[in-house]
Amino acid sequence: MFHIDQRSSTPIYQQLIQGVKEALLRGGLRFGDKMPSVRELAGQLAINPNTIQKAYQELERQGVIESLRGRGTFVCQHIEAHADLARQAEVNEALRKALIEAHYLGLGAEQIMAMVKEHLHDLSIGGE
Amino acid sequence: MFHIDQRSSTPIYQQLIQGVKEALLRGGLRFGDKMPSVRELAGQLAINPNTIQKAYQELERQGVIESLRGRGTFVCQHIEAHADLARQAEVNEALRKALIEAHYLGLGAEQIMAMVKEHLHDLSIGGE
DNA sequence: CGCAGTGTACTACCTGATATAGTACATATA
DNA sequence: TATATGTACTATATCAGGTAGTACACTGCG
Repeated sequence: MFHIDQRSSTPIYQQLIQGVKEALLRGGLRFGDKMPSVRELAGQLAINPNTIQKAYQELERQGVIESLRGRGTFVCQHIEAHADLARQAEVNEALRKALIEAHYLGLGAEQIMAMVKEHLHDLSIGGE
Repeated sequence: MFHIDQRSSTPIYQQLIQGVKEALLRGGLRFGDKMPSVRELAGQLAINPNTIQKAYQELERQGVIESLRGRGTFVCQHIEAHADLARQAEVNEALRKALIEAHYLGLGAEQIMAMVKEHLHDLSIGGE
């Protein structure tokens, strides 16, 4: 269901978080869908259940999914944008860093804007 | 000279790399400038010299600065864009992640584009 | 030449995050 | 009750980041 690179330096639980978010944007997951259980996904991906749980907990903290003991884990019906100031600053900083790196790769403003547009389209991110 | 947050989870040497690149874009550092010596900067920032050296080595690997044994470390005269494919992929992925996070903060495409433009202007990144 | 300042290299060690392993408990559903 | 689920907890191993200390090589200058 998700692609995990064991050799990657980025933690598995973060790869999983990223994968869920991308799947949601791309349509592979829809609002209300039931997620695989912690143990099931752990079996599929050959990963320790604790690692799955960690990813699920973080996704729940961010309001993307919802866990119900005894029932399962589900994608939230309405993903509300929670205006977390600290998180906003983080994202802003990450964006800034990416743009600086893009510049040091020799890309100009126009090329960078084109890349951004392409990503937004690819992720089906439209107007508000 | 640079602002380091000891409590940040991002490694000190990466903060330093980021700081040098930003200083260069903003004009705080100019091509040919002499960087503080490893020991001097370590003293100023109350950081181990090895950490400074690690940052300098990475900056040299990226072609931003140049170290001359016995003389010092200098900002390169001409920062050449080296088309490192692996690095390109990294930057592309970092940009993608940042955009996904921005979307989950509730930002629409227009707002994101506005943020990008603001950053590019703030960093004086123009056309090629 | 001798000396100070510089970059560089290396080993050893500590800490925290990551991931795994195992166990146990709570709750919902059939 | 039985099963599947989420949840919690301890213990362990590994690795990256950072620190500490030492040593060596080179440059520039008196």
